[in-house]
Amino acid sequence: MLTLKQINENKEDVIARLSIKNFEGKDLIEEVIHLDTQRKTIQRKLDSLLAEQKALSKEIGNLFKQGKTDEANEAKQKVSDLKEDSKELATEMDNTEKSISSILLKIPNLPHASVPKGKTADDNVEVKSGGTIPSLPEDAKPHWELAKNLNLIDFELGVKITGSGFPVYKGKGAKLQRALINFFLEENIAAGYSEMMPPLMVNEDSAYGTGQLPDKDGQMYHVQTDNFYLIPTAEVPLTNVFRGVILNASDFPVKLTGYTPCFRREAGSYGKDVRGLNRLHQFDKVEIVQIEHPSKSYDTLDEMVAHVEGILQKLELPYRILRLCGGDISFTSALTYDFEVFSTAQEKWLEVSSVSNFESFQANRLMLRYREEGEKRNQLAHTLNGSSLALPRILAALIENNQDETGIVIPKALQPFCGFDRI
RNA sequence: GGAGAGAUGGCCGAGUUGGUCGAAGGCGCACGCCUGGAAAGUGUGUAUACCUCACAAGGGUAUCGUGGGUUCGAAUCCCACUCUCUCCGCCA
Repeated sequence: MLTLKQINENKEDVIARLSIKNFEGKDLIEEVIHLDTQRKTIQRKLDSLLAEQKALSKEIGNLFKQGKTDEANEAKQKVSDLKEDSKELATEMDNTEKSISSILLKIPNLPHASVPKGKTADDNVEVKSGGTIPSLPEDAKPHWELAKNLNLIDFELGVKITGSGFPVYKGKGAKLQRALINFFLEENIAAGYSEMMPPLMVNEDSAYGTGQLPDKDGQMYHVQTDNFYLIPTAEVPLTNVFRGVILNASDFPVKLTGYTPCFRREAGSYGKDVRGLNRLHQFDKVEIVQIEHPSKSYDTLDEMVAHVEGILQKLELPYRILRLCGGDISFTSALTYDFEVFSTAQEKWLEVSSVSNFESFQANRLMLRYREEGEKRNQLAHTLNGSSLALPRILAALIENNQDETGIVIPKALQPFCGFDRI
């Protein structure tokens, strides 16, 4: 969430930038500033009342020791009276603070200056593309047919075991999954990321920490008996590693990668968007996360984009990179680049990665700070993350684009990881 | 799941007949002295948030797992919850 300092010091700018995200924030901003002023007034009063009580209470101890019982009892009464007042103020303070934070939770992150205006995905700006879209034979098939014919994925079996959106990978299909996971992890490790295997369920604090709650409640699977959430992305556990942590400026950049399955309820999705591997309730993804110094986070974002692009090039897939417009960018992000690969048989672009800079938005909720050498005051760090990469749509594009008369050709970079060069 | 013990500052650890305890002591860390240099020794400092304020100094408030209660006053007493450890049970 935004800090009160950000809001107080740049009110007009905050409102203007929120409007890029199509968020009408004027009223909320005004209100939160007002409440904050109120809070300060209350705290001043409350603190001085408490200070008086504290001093008197100490005095009472002394008086009793000296045997001045009458004076002590007199002071007791006085403190009791003061306490009445401070109790009221404390309640007021509490309510005001609650109102403030409930408003702050509703305000999205400020978009970066380079975020284009726009309402929908059509307004996203293509910043780069690469690879070659292959020309496929007349009878080219979409991935769900290929996967079935070649016995790589059994969607019906997944329905039987669990439900739609939970595919079963079989034989070479399963091995291809493992190969992709290893390939991605090795690429990330080679780029300086440390691997971590985090829990697949997180507690409520963690879900709040990265902003999934309260914004995306209902999109996550919730294990109610234990109040755990199944992770929708490894971003949640990996970033929460740093919840409440104070780093040294010299610790930057912190680079983590991790493979996890991801679980999403995807309520409301239907039709061709969910066909085959296009949208699943459980899918595999390798994630990259960085914690960075505020002055370097945009360079780091560029570096992460270049890194993901390099992987797509090794996979020889046709891709494009989009800068998301205000209407399509997420609640928590300041700037996001989406990667899409072209699925030739479906003739459409599929999102396979989303790389974002959250600036201090997540860090504020996480209380993730750093200490500058020689400075006393702690600052909020910047957090970034990206998929590197999400498996299902990569797999979809891979088998569609590389199909020939008798099967599927495996790209060179992947062959050492799967141990075969075609299916 | 059953029985018991415990949760204190970066770490270890005192404090639980309630009072001057944000908290002894040690370690670690930072800076200084000492030294040719280092070690040892020695001195000083070393939590977080908010308020006041210039995001200075100084001052104030809160925080000893979390939330509530008793009391003039709680790390210390009471209640609930969470977590950790030990033993038993179960188990990949």
